[in-house]
Amino acid sequence: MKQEDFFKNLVAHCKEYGFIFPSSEIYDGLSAVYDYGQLGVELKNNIKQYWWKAMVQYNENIVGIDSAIFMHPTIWKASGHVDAFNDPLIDNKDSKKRYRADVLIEDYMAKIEEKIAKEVEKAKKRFGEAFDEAQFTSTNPRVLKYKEEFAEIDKRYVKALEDNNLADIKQIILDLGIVCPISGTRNWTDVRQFNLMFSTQMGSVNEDASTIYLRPETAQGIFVNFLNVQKTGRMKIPFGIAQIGKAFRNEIIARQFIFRMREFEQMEMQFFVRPGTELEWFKYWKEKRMQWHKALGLGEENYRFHDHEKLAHYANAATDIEFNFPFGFKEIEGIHSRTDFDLSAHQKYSGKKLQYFDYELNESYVPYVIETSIGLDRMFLSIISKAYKEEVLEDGSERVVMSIPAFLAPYKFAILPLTKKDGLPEKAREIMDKLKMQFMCQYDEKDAIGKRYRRQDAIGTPYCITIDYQTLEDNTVTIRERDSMSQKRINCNDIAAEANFAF
RNA sequence: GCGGGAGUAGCUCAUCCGGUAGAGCGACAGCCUUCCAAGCUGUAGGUGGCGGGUUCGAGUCCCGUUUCUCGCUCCA
Repeated sequence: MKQEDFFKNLVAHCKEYGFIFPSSEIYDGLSAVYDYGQLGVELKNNIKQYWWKAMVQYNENIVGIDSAIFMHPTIWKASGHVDAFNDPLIDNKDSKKRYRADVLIEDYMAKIEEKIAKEVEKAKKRFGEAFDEAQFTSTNPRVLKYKEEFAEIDKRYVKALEDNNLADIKQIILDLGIVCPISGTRNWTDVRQFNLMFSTQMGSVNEDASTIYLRPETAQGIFVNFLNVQKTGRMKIPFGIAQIGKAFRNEIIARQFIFRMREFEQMEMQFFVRPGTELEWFKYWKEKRMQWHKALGLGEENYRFHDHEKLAHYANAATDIEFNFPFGFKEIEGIHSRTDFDLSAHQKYSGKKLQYFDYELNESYVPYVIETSIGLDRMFLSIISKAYKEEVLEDGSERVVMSIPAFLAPYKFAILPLTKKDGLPEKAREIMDKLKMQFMCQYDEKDAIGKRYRRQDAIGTPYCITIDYQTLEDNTVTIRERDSMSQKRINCNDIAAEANFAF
């Protein structure tokens, strides 16, 4: 099957069986937003729990928090999100190419500077030893003209940026006669603003309301609580703070199902270390996180590292763990050495000291940070895309099976009375009532037994428990395993032990 | 944002040159059935994405709009 068809089938399957629905579907949908259905939410919760246990429960020096999505607006100034991600964009209608309007203007200004430099170069040759650059650039009429032009553009451009005057930015491009390098035309669209962050109002009275942002990453909620957690939890460096939560980004193009959504969920851990040791810890977490992924059993060949050449404004080392999605290897988790960028920035903007007193060194410092940040939705997608299989069985019949790792599966057991009479349903209910206190179970008595097995295969239930007439006599049931379809007879009381989920 | 494709039942899709919309699967109720789908009976479910135009008559032709999707641009 072609990858494209496979992916299409997977998406259709997710909708049909209640894993993922397009948002607001009865109103024609909402671009790049999805809802998790009754099965999706179970799988998602199980993934969260799996991660939380690996990070928080199994590491004595890591604790978790749940910070609010709303935060003080200055936080996003400090983090660099306000300034770094609001680019004015413009399209050339002929070449269909998109540019950053500010870059176009800055390139043009750079050209003027080049011209000045060339004049100086020429003059240098002409005057030789006697050349006085300062005098030349302040008197030569051609240079003066360039300088004047430069200053004029600069003044107007800076003002336009400050006022966020998109119309004037376009006008500058038109006035300067800037052409598209590809088409060579001046056929430009209006300048539009790209904003990474969603903004909203806080304050019920309009006039008093102030703009606040929906967080574009959960990390900042950890950083601003660094001291709270450190002091109240008596945490000693190195230690980590973990968090699972929603984040929001206004993607220019959001696509590929739940891979890139405008509203998504992150599982992040910020690990605070002594300055100078950050690259050791970076290496530690890089390996540790990769092991975690590989332990899931989706196939080790489906993971690889992708080290960053170009680093973000806050990092001094960064790598991605990439997963082999149906549309190729893409980032599923990022591990970043964020230096002391965030804590220092918050220290500066808040005026509060965000430092740690290290008794071993007998000194205070701003800790360095290693971040592990995994996309929960991407994790979800990686699991279902490897779990989804369309199989042809030996007898030529077909089945769709979701080989979700048993401990993550939405339902652990399906309870199936072989027929729905002669007391079998009653016995089945009895077993169901016991198991459901501990496991998510589904009861089904409709249709032939084979059909019910297939239904459970399609939603990834690892074990089917079938109650027959023998059950009434000796309290044994048939347990049927999803992937192998093998069956065996066991005592009712051994069901949980037999399934033996690798939690 | 630009360009291509598409929106008909819960799902997958038909409906030929314009004549009051159909199948398979699925769902539900019942029958039959002692362990791997497609046995029988019945039922529910559609203002054909939305708006307008042409026509005696539009799911079908035309225009607009919206949503999805693929490619390009962008991606901390």
